[in-house]
Amino acid sequence: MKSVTLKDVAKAAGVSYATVSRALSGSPQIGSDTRERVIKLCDEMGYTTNYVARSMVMKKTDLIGLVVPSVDNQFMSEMAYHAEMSARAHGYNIMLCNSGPDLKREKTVVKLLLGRQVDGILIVPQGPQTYENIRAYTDQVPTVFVSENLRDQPQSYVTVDNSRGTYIGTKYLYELGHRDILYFGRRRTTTHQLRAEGYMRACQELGLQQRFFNSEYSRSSISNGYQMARELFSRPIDYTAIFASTDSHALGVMRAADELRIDIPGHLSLIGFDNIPSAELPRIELTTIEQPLREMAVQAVDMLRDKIEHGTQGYVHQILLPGLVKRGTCRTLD
Amino acid sequence: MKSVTLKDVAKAAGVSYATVSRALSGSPQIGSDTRERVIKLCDEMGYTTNYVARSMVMKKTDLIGLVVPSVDNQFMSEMAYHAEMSARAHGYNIMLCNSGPDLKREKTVVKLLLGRQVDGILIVPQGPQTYENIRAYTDQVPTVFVSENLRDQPQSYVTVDNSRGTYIGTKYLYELGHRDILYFGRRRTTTHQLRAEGYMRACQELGLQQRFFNSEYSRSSISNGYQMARELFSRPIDYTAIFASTDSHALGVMRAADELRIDIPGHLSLIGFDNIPSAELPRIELTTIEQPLREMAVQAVDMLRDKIEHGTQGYVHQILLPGLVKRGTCRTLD
DNA sequence: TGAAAAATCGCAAACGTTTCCGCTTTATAT
DNA sequence: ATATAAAGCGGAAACGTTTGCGATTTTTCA
Repeated sequence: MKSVTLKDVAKAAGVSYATVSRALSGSPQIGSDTRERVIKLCDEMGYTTNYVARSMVMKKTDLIGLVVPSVDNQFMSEMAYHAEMSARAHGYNIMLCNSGPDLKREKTVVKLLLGRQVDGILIVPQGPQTYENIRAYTDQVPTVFVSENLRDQPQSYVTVDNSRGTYIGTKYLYELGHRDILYFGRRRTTTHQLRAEGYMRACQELGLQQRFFNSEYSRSSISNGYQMARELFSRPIDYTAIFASTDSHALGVMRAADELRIDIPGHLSLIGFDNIPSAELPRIELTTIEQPLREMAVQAVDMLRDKIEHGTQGYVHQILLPGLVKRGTCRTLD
Repeated sequence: MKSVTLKDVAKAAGVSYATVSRALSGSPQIGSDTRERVIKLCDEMGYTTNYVARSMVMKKTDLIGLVVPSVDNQFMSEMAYHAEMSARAHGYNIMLCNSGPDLKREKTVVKLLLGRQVDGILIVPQGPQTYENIRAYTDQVPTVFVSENLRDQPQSYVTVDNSRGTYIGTKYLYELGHRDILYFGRRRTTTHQLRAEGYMRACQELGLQQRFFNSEYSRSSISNGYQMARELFSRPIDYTAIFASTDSHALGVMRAADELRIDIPGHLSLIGFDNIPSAELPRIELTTIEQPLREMAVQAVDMLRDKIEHGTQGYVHQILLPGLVKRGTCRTLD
């Protein structure tokens, strides 16, 4: 288990260990013949540089902390995937932390990451409170928020234009002939306020009546969407389409509708938001609004790298455009 | 960005920094009054111990490397979730690496983790070649393999009894009245050899004819399953049930069947393997064999911790039991 | 050929901790 | 009261690396 160090290689090569270090790091102040010899020896002896010792003196760990509410969630696991790939391509490694379920844990996790001396933090907030929750730490280490819109807070974040997403979604339903569209789901977090706003704006422009349905303590899960939908369907259905604030909620609606033999899209059209992988499954074929997840992740690590490597001081709000993914849960009305 | 160190606190408290260290670490050789005073001061000054410096001297990073082919995969993201939770509960943090798509990258990633001085490695292999691929490193750091059955290789791993899974699955189909069961999918990796074996064993016991369908270069994805299924369905269907080697494959079969108006479960029963989250979605309701994912992850980190903390030298093969999850894609035949 | 310039390399400090060892002070027992 | 033990604390080494600086050697150019 004992690993070979610089000193070992130095002794074997008959040079000082400073020389070995320089040989590996590509320093110009070293002879090309000794460099070759040393590098060959490093190979033979199986030397690998000890990153923790190196971080010690370099004051840089090449580590990025990634904190997400929970990776077992298609949205965040895709996020994590692209973030890790992009980070590693630039020489960084990812330290993964689940911050769920409460704010206390989120704070703990961020503090922990600080102790680990990460060069930067990429965080998918639990909600709008996250900003305040970890504010004490965001000036100690470069941080960028992902997915949640922080409005005009002085912090870098990358998100999608949620408002525009619901806007184009309801416009699409309108073009299909729908005039009674129900907005279903969460409205409390900033993200969901914006989504609701997009719906409202479209309704105003198109002269549609705004109709909402949600419960106070809604979480974005299938089972929660299902429960809400059961309640919704216990009343008369005087609308032709549902705009679910989330794909998970949409799937919950679908389950409830199937149970009650409400035909989707026959009797009721359904559109979601997020385009999680489940949305394109056979039999599901959920029409939805897509978040450019990969691009969000890549942009986020780029922004973070910029802060880390160039010490960029300001903040930037990057808002990407959502897209409409037409599948099978919306039908034309005539 | 300058953080406060032990030395800073020591100066403020008027003690040596050894004393501060002892106060924090709960060493007995320190007065309780000074301890209190120092701890209070640490709080006020916002001191957090620098883990990289600490790892330096402790020769222990409290870091576990988690390498998976790709986290954006429901199986592995769930794995990652439980592993991270369990690890953190015991004071470890997770360094996440995607090893896909090829073996070279897998090797690179493991080497990188070694340089990071992780205390142990948790690896979901890309396939049976992984063992050989990283063998040079597995004796340098405690390692446990997850999910892949390494047969009698001298390495610790935790997996599920794949053979038993398909065994109980085909028996279940038999009890439902099925006599012509087609085994669909991969057979090349160890895991899938075992799954095929379980099917074969059940067929022998029950006096059923063994029937296989697979293509040489099959990957476990929905689209791949779909392509294979299209080919399969271009020939006469002289079986009443399909046992798909993977839920993803099963979903591909489902897509193809839906397109060709082959009713599942009306005309054809379908059972999968893995119980990925998508399997329980509305309209999908896939009957399948469940891998106890959470338990696998927890057991894996427990095994790893044992190796790390007690220097356990041997290896253990932990094989967990799969379960049958009855849902809607299998019907009784009469 | 000789002096200055350039190239090559070693020494040692530094990064922030933990812990062994020894010194001083206080408590305990005779 | 004295000797002994125990407790509390500081000094310093160690972990493995990078890098500034000085020392030595080689090259360059007049």
